[in-house]
Amino acid sequence: MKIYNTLTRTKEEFVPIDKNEVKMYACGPTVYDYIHIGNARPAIVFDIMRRYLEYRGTKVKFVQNFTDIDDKMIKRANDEGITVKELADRFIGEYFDDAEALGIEKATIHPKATENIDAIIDIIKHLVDNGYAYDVDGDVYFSTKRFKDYGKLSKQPLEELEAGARIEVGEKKRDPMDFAVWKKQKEGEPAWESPWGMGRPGWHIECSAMANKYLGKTIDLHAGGGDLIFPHHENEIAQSECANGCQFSNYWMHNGYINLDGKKMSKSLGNFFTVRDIRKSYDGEIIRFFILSAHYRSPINFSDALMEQAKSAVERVYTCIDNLEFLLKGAPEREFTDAEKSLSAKLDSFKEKFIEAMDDDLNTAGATAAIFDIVYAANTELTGESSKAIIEKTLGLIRELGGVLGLFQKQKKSIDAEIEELIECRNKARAEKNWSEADAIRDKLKAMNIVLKDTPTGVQWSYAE
RNA sequence: GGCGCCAUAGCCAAGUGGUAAGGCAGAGGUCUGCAAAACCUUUAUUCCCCGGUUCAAGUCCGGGUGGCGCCUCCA
Repeated sequence: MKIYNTLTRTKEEFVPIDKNEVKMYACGPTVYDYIHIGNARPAIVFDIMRRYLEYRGTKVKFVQNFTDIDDKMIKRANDEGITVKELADRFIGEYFDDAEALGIEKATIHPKATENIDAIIDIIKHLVDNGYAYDVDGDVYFSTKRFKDYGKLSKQPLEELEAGARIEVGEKKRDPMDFAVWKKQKEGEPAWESPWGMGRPGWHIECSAMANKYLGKTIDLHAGGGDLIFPHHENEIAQSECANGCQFSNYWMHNGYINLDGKKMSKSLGNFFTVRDIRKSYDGEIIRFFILSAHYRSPINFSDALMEQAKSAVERVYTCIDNLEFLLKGAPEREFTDAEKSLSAKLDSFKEKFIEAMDDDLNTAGATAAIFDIVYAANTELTGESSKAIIEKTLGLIRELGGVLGLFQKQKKSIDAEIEELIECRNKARAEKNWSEADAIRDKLKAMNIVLKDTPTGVQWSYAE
């Protein structure tokens, strides 16, 4: 499989260090609030990367952290009158609630910064001891000038970066480009003991520490949103490579932004929608499909109209699944006919198309097109006469490929006896051409959220929404 | 100023130099007691503009135009 590596700015064949287990790390959310749809994109995209690698037969050790201590956490906790830990616990819970709705599987490990203070202190100590970081009165800064490759990810020469660098009031760094790895405790802030006194970790250092602790010195893949390239990922590289003396991550993947009216959605601009809010109108699966409808590196615009499009598209697939499950009940068990053999071959080619698309830098839009090809083939070629085996193969493939994308896995709930009886009554009424009675029953079922379809092979039902 | 991305139908979107996937919406039709779903046909002689390379360019090169992003916390 090929992926676009931000480090080299080219599409490269993805070759993990250990063929049997890919080690990947993705930067997770700072848990001070609900996530917005823009935060959901990397979560979904890299969940698919992980699923796809697993689908192709590689184990994946996937680490995604929670940043549960930083300025925003402290401020928010103070505003709410609760502890930072209480705030973190709450929004980690809310994160998993949203993630589950979006079909995001849990990572192998979800470490928290506050539970890895020892590892963080270890790496800082190492950096200080080797002259890469320095202590100024309880604050510890990383010295960017000591790392000659600084800027290799963002492709920015240090001088250029320096020109735009800012120093916050109260910072004691020696150079504008230096950044904090340990922050001295201020009044009322949570703090941990360290060789430099009471304090807390800077943002960038936690990822370096946890990636190293859970995955090792050199990892295969590091992923995150494009806005993390600089400074977050650049700083992670500096810290990790200075501490470990070897390459930090062989591949870097970055997703594009979600825009609102063409402008980047961001918390600071306030032009964002939370996943929780969107979920009131659209199922998580629709949100997921919407995000997968474009390539992960392209920007996508969020709008209600586009969500409606996504919704219709998802429904098309589920309708097909419904129809196939219905056909399956009466399908004859026999060998493939010639036509079915050719359909079977066509299905194989769609699967190949799917894999080719995914192999090409996770082209999910191309991959979903392959699923729609299957839907079209099923709709046009499968009938009440089709063999059980060919229907099962078609249905199985939709579920299989859908599963790789985390889509189309819903099972229809079984129908209860009362409803079944109503459908029977309506069938009888229809047989007697008692249309008013039949329509009355249909209306009654509709009120119960059951929608009927009369097909040449019998009556199908489905849930309205 | 530095670094980078994007421009394909009404909307969304894929596209390895070989003659424009897929989805949504629209129109007409088939099926149907009606409905729903599905199916069929239809909607880009052309991929922002201008040059160039080539037998062949949406795809490569150069130059425009327009939009967006990072360089400060941000996914």
